Amino acid sequence: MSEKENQNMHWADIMAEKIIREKGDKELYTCASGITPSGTVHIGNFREIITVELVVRALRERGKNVRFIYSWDDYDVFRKVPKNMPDPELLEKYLRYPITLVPDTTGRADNYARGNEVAVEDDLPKVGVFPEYIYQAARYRSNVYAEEIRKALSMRDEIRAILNEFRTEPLADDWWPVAVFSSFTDKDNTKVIAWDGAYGLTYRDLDLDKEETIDIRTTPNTKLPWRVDWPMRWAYEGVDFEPGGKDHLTEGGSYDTAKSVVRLFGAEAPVTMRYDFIRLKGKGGKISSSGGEVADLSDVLEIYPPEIVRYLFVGTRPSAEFAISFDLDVLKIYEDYDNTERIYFGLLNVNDKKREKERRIYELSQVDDRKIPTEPGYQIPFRHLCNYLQIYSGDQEKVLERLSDATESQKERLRVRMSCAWAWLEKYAPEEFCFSLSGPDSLYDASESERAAIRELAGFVSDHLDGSTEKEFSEYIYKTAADNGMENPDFFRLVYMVLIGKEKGPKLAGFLKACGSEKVLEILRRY
RNA sequence: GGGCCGCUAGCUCAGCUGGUAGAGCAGCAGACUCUUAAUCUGCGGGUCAAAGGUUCGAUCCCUUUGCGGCUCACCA
Repeated sequence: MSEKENQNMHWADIMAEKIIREKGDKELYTCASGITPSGTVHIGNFREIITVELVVRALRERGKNVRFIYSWDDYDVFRKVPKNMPDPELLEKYLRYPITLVPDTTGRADNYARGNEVAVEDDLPKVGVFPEYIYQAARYRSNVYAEEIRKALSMRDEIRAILNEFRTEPLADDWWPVAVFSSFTDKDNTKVIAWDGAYGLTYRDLDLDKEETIDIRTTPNTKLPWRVDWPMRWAYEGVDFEPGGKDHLTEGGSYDTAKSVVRLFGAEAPVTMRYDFIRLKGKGGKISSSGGEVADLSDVLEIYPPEIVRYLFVGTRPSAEFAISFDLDVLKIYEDYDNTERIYFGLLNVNDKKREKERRIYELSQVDDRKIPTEPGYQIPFRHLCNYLQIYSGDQEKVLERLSDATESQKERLRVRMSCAWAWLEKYAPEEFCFSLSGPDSLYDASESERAAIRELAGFVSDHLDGSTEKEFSEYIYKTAADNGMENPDFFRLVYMVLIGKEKGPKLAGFLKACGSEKVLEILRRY
C-alpha cells in the first residue's frame, strides 16, 4: 500500500489495516462493542455500533474472518430513573437493583434492561448490523466468569494500584475488585468482608445488617466493577478492536486503566479509536414530550432510509462531532446522498480523488454489501416527492403511478423514501412546507369576479395543462389574471386559497402540473 | 488540576502525512409581470484565532497565548 493510496482511504479501511498491522495475521479477529442498557439506547450509542460494523466490513473485505460481539452490560445497577421513561414512581422503587430485575414500564419486554435492548436489536438488522449479542447478566448469573472473578480477587492489590494511579482518593485498604448483589434484597448495598483465597466470598448486606458467605461458582450474586469488567472481557473474548467514547478514551479514563489491568489477565488491550458524540438538530419542537431530548435509531429510521442513516456515519470521521437533523436540513441530507449516488454511477463528473472517496462512501452506506444497487435511484428531489405525497394525501401507490417510468428497484426505494417523507412532513416539517388539497367541504369564500377568474383558469387547465410545459402554462396564468383585471400577486393568492386554503404554496405552474388536470379541475369546478 | 478537540467566506462546514484555500445556504446582479429554504445563469480574495519557530515555502509540523467545548479525577 503506497502512501498515496493510503491518503485516499476511508477511515474504516485505515482502521482495518491498523488492526491487522498491530494484531498480526490471525485466524479470527474479534471486534467488540457494548453498553449498559440503563436507559434508551440512543443514536449516540449507535455511533459506536456502526463504527464497529464498518471496520468489521472492511476487515471481511480483506478476506479476514471476523467475530462481531455486542455486550449488553445488563447486570449493572439501576442508579437513576431516566426522564423519558413512563411510570417513574414505580421505577423509583427499584433503584439499586440490577436492571434486569427492574420492571419494563414501556411494556416492550419482561424487564427494564431487556426493553431497552429489544428496541435496538429490532432495528439493527434494518441498517445491516448483525452482531453476536452477549448478555452479561446471564453470563455472570450462570457463573461463566467465576474463574475470572477469582483471578481478580487474587490480583486485588495490583488492580488497586493501577486504579489508584489516577484517583484523587486512593481506594481503601478493604476494597475488593468485586461487587455483590445481596441474595436477601437483590440490591447492591453490600460490602465484601472476606475472601477465602478460592471461591468463597463473605459479604454483609448493609440494609439488613446480615452476613452471608457465597460460592462464586454457584451463586449469581457477584460481578466485576466496570474498570475491571471491561479488561476482563477483552481477555476473555480476545478482543482485537473496540472503539470508545471520549469519556473512556481520556487520560485516567477507563481505557487507560483497562489496558494495564488486562495484562494481569494475560492479554493485551485491543486497538481502539475514539468517537465523538452526536448532537440533535431540529428535534424537540412538536414532539418534545418529556423535555428529555433523546433520539434513538428508530426515530432516525423514521425519517431517513437505512442507507442514508449509514451514510450519515460513513461520511463523517468518527472523531468529529456532528448533528443529526430533523429540520429542513433533512432535504439537504437527501440531496447529498443522491449526489454521492450520482457520482458512484457516473452521472456526475468529478475528479478521480473525489470519485474514489464518494464511491467508497456509497458502498459502505449500503445495508447489504452483496446487494449494492446496480442502477441509481429514481431521480426526483426529496422536496418534489414531499409535494407529490401531499397532493395525494400520502397515497404512495398513486404517486408511483405518476412516476411510472421508475423501475421496480427504484419503486422499492421510493416507497421507503415516501414513508420517511410522510413521517417527516407529519412530525417535523415546518408549517409553510405542508399543505393538503382542499376538499369539497373547505370552499373559499370567493367574490363573483374571483369566481369568474377561477372559471377561466379552469378552462385553460382543461384545454392546455397536460399539453404544455410549466413555462408555457404560466402564460395562461398571467393571462387569466390580466383578463379578469387582477394583479398577479392577488390572483396567485386566490388560486392558493382555492387549492390548499393557504396564501402561498409551491410554484404555481409546476404545482398545477404536479397535481394533474383532473385533480385541479375537481377543485376549480366547485366555483 | 490532568487530558482531548475545535477556532477557515455572513452561517454550517470541506480541506487528513507542507506548495499562499473550496462547497452548500445566505447575499448581490440578470433572465420570465411569479411565490415557501422548491426556476435558470453569473458573481466567493477570507490577516485560514494570535504570536513566535522549523522550512525555499505553513491553514496544514513544533512552541506559547487567547477563546469555545468536551472529558477524567464518583459510578458504569
